[in-house]
Amino acid sequence: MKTLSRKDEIISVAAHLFNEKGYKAVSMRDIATAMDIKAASLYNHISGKQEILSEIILKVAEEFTVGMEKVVSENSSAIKKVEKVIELHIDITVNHSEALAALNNDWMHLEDEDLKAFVKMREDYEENFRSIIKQGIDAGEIKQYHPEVILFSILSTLRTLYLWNQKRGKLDVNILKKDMVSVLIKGIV
Amino acid sequence: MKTLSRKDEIISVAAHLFNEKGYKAVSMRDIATAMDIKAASLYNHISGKQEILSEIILKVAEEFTVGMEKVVSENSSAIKKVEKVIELHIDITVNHSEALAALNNDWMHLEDEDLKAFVKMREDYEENFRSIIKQGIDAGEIKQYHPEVILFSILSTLRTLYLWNQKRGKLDVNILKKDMVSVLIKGIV
DNA sequence: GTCTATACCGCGATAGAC
DNA sequence: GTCTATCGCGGTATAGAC
Repeated sequence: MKTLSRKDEIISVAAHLFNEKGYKAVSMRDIATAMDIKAASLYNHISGKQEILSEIILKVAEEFTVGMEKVVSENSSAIKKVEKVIELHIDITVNHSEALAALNNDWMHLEDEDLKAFVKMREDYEENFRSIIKQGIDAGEIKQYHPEVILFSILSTLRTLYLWNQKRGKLDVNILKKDMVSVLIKGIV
Repeated sequence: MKTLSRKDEIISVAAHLFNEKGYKAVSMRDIATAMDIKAASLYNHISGKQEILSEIILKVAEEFTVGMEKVVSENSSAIKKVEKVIELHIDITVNHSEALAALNNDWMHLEDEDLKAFVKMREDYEENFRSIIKQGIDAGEIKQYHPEVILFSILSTLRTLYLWNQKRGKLDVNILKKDMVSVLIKGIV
C-alpha cells in the first residue's frame, strides 16, 4: 500500500464527486472544498479539469483492453471466454466502482485525442466480445439468437454493475461471480 | 397526429440535446439555437430549465408506473409477468428513446418535489419487479439464484436498451421482443 | 411571441505573494 | 504548496420594446 500523491488524491476525490453528480455538474471549487483547500491550489498538481477526467476514464479503459486481450488469446471454448469476460468486469467493478460511473456517463466530455483513444478502445472491446459470441454460435455452444441481442444483454448488465454494487453494499465477490455467470449464461428458468 | 404546441416542441428539442450531451452540458442558448429563436423567447413557454427536465423525466416515469401496475394486477404466472415487463420496456423505449437518456442519467438534477416523486416511483417499480421474481422462485418457475442478481441483470439490460436502440437503427420491434425475452429468460446455452 | 439589452452569478484558469 | 485576488466567459433569467 503506497501513499497517494496529491495528484492521485485529487483524482480520487474527483471520481467520487463525478460519480454522484456527473462531470459537468462538479466544479473545481467543489473538488477543492472536498479536499479542504482552495481551487487555485489544484492547478499545482494537474493542468485542468479535462486532465482529471481523462486520467479517470483512460486508466480503467486500459484495464478492460488488457483484460480482454488476455481472454481472447486464451485457448479455450467460447463459453469459457464469456465467463472470463464476466469475471473481468466484476473484478474491475469491485476495484474501480466510481471511475466506471465517469467511463459510462461522461466519456463524451473527453477532448480530441483522449476522446478518439477512448472510442477506439471501446469499439475494439465490443468487436472482440462480438467475435467470441459468434464463434460460440458457430461452434454450437451458444444458441442461435441474433448475436447483437446476446452481446447487448450481457454487456449492458456488466456495464451497469457498478451502480448495483454501490446500492447494495458489497456482496461477496465470489458469490456474485458464480450467480452472475449462471444467470447470464444459463438463464433463469 | 396533433400538432406540437410550442412548449412540446421545446421539450422535444431539449430531450434530443440532453440525450447527446447530458442535462448540465446543454444550455438554454443551445436549445434556442436549435429552434432558431433566442434564449429569452423560451421563457414565454416554460418557467425555466428545471421545468423542461422534469417534464421529460416524470412523463415517462409515469408510463412505467402505470404499465407495471397493470402487469402486477394480472392473473398469470410469474414468468408471464416478467415477459410483460420486458415488453413494456421495449414499447416505451421505442417511443421515448431520448427521454430515457435523461431519466437514466440526469434524474439526480431534478429538484425537491420532483426528485422525491421520481425516486419514489423508481423504488416502487423495483419493489414490484422484485416481488414478481420472488413469487416465481417460490412457485418453482424461476431458478433459485439470489433474487437481486436476477432483478439486476434483467433490469439493467432493459434500462440501457435505449442506447442500443439508437446505435443499431431500429430493428423490428417484434423480433426484438421475441429474442430479448428468450435471451433474458432462457439464457444463451 | 420574439426581440435586444442586461443583471447577476458561478465557472475554469492565471498571477503573484507568502 | 497554498493562498488571495482577479480575469474573461458563458450560464439562467428578467425587463421592456415591438
